[in-house]
Amino acid sequence: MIATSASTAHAARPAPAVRGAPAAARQRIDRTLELLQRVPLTRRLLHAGEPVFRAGDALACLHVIHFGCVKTVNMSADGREQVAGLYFKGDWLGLDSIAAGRQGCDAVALDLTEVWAIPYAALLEAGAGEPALLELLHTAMSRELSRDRDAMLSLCTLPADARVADFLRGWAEALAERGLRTDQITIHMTRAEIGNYLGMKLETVSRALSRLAREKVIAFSETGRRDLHIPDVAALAGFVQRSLGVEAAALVH
Amino acid sequence: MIATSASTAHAARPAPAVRGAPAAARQRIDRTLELLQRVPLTRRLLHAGEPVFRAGDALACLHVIHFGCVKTVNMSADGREQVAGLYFKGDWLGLDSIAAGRQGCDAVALDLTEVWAIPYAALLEAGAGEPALLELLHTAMSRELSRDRDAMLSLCTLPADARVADFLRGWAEALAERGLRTDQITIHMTRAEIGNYLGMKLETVSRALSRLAREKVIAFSETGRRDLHIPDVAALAGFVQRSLGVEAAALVH
DNA sequence: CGATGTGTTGACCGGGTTCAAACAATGTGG
DNA sequence: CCACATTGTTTGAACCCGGTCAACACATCG
Repeated sequence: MIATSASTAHAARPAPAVRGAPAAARQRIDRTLELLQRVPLTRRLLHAGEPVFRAGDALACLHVIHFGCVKTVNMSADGREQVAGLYFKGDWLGLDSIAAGRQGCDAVALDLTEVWAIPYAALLEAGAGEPALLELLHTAMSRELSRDRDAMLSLCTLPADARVADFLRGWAEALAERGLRTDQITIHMTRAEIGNYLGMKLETVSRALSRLAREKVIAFSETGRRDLHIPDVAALAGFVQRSLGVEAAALVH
Repeated sequence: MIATSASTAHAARPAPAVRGAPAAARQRIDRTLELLQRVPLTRRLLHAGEPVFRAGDALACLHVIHFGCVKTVNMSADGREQVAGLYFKGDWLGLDSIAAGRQGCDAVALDLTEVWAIPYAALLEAGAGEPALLELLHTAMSRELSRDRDAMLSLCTLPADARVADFLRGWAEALAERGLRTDQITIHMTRAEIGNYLGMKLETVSRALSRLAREKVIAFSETGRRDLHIPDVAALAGFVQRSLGVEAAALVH
């Protein structure tokens, strides 16, 4: 099965208007991929469902996504597991495994994806002569820490519906930063996976999406329940605000 | 107010028996503080409640804790806020701000704390000549990514009681890694702060602690409700397992 | 001493889970 | 090409964990 959707593959047309923060992000991503050309790397093409690496693998290479999208799955010793992160073009995979020297998560392609495998040792070596490479690595790790933090904030402070809306907003934002269209997106995940990622059950995700559609914040595509139409990304943020607006209003004694 | 408890301050006596993973962690922490002596750093002594830095501050220095303990507080644009992380001796603060160049969180001392302020530029410079220093930084960032991931897993997969138990286990583990006693610990946080960190309300934290005490997994000190007696850290992990054991048992049709 | 902040506990309520049924999409083999 | 199995999605109804509201205990402090 080759699922090359317009939303995440390399062939997508650029978004009509790119400006401000998304443009800066786009530059950063392009610069990342450009700088990495100087490092010996191996390109790997993965189809949806294929693993980039598995938890426990020795850390030989870090991976940077050239195109496509990848999820990481974290698992505890007692068998609880969770989708821990989603990654797109320009994102690094395996940064959390540098300390332990072994991968802590499974990484699985969600779509047709090309990753660049970069030997960690070679990267450090090249980084000694080219500080910009190291800065790249530090920035990537730092950004992921910020991202994780914001994810935790959403988990802890938003009700289920708003969490789903915020998830879609984040996905659309990631696409916008990469110059892809955000009005028609494909979530390459089942309801169960989304729910697992957001800390809720699949039925709750389904109901939340239905509610968002009922309120015209999103619309289901005629082609299937996986393809979503997002007329206005800002409206998703607005929905989140309204969700806690009613709570905030209740707090104003 | 000077709250120098035996649990987190530098004067605490070493734990009776240190072996295995905790010992390795202890070496890593000692080595961190030792290597950093070669970098120009400024020592700052902070009392409980005083900020190490605030969100929005320009990133000039990274901070490493020499003794004491610190919380970071993340805040969204719309005012939702959350305790994002807890840090002890040897931990780095501000790693998430390297990308943006500004602090993304408030960092506040929870106890009498000494931090070493290390100019980021100087660290990179020193790192060029001493790769071990860079490795130190990478390891610190990588470990924090892993830690955040595990925190998210707990948030998403554990019921409230188990989350509190796991929180205490994690705190005790952090102390054990630093050679401090874990049988008598002081949580320098209110129930509200703990709840905020764990994604639940203060009443739920209070009830969870009461239940843990009722089941003899912990005991309240006679000196106050902030000081806890943990007879057996493994029993906390056991409680977590039992919490989802009943669920797991229900799943075995 | 009252005042304020913190912790505990009870009673009630509601958002999200659980259980269940039906439907849609996709694939498989005859 | 269709019968059939499999997997994913939607929706309803009942239940329950954790939130909300409230009362009280207990510190510390001016």
